[in-house]
Amino acid sequence: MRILIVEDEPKIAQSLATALTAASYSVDTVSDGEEAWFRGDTENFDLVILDLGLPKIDGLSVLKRWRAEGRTMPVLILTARGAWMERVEGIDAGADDYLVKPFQIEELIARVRALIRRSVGQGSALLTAGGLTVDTRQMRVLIEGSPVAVSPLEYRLISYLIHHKGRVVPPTELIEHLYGDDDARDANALEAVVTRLRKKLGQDLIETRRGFGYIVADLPA
Amino acid sequence: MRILIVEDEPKIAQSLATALTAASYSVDTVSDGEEAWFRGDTENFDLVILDLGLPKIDGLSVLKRWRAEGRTMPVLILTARGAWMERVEGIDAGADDYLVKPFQIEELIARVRALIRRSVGQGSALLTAGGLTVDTRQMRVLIEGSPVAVSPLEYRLISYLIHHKGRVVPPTELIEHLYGDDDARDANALEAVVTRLRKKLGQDLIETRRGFGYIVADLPA
DNA sequence: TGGCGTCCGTCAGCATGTTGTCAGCTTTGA
DNA sequence: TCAAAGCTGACAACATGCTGACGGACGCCA
Repeated sequence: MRILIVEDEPKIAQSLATALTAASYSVDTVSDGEEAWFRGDTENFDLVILDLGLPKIDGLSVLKRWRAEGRTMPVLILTARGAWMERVEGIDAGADDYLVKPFQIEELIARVRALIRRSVGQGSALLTAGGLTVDTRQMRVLIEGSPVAVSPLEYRLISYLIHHKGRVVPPTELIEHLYGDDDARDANALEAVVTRLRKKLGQDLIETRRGFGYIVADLPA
Repeated sequence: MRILIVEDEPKIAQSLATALTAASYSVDTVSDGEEAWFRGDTENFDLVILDLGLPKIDGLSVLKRWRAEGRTMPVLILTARGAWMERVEGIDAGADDYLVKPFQIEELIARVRALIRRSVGQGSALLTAGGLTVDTRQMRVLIEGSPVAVSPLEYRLISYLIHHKGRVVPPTELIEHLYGDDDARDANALEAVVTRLRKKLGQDLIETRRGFGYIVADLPA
């Protein structure tokens, strides 16, 4: 799960990043609104933590723009002090939750977990393509209705692909999703995972488009 | 990828053109709003870089007219100083991104890359001309509805041509698009690719305009 | 603490696909 | 008719992706 932290105060950003990384999220950090808008627009994050007081463009405007453009990832707003108006505006602008500074890190992690759980659960819990089913609630993979044991990494890979079924997903994007771009892995690591997955799921579910990436066909169940 | 630069300050226009050419885009430059409007209306650009302060017609008006006429190419606005109002108006008028002068060339290139990536991703997934269809989501080529296996380079070639259907594309532009001018290739390399493609797609889809380039006719499907 | 199993990145080797080059050919237009 | 432009089949070098083997890291349990 990738999280974007938008926070101009380096100390706060740093401590958030540390805590979330420890909670095994993959974290990117930006410090101004313009950059935030840009990154949120061009990359796929599973959650954004958004401070409102930012250089260049303020947080609320960034959020409004994302929503106007149809970006739907959950956004958790950080408001300074208990400024009630800000909270209301934030919710109006499309925020999913907010947290008042100063806050306990544990509290933040809990909210993050809840938001991600909610957004994952929001889409139907069952993703299917052909004979393959991914149950996102139980984190299980089924072939023709019977469960197949897959490792965590394998699960994240197949669930990402099936989430984007019918579209060729470039290896760079997969690597980014699986590992985050901090500790980049060799393309071969990905290939190895694909091989192991195919062995468990059947050869033809994940197709290779040589030179472009992988795709799970958008077949009716 | 073709980029139109609209900038009345020759020095800036020049340095943009140089940098973008180096980044292997094919660049056209105009210096007033009237000319910009005309070119953007009659030719296919993959991106427009638009300065707001222009002779004859100002940038915002040009942009609004394009949008009113249904032109959808991404537009990156250059605003002088951090004039907030200009930014807001620009976004309202249909700009996709903006950059405040003075800026780093690297920053600009990054934005350009992201905008083009985004627009390729969202543009309608199916490009058609006659019996030919290019599915940009699945990265597949179909003839009369049935898939044809093409190599990555072949795919990029036909998808570029069909993207610019109805227009003669000079070989230099194709070579630039396929290879970037870092490692330039012989014109013959391109001819070889065209030959292989024609063998797979049918002889008459890609027409040669001797002395000028290649064209895919703009036929109804 | 030590033994065991799982997970997963790395490596090397392999198969196959891809593509530039070359040489000779055909077409075109003046 | 001639030269330039473009086409094409063959080929070899290269790139891409797949896979089995290996071993380090980690968690689990006694």
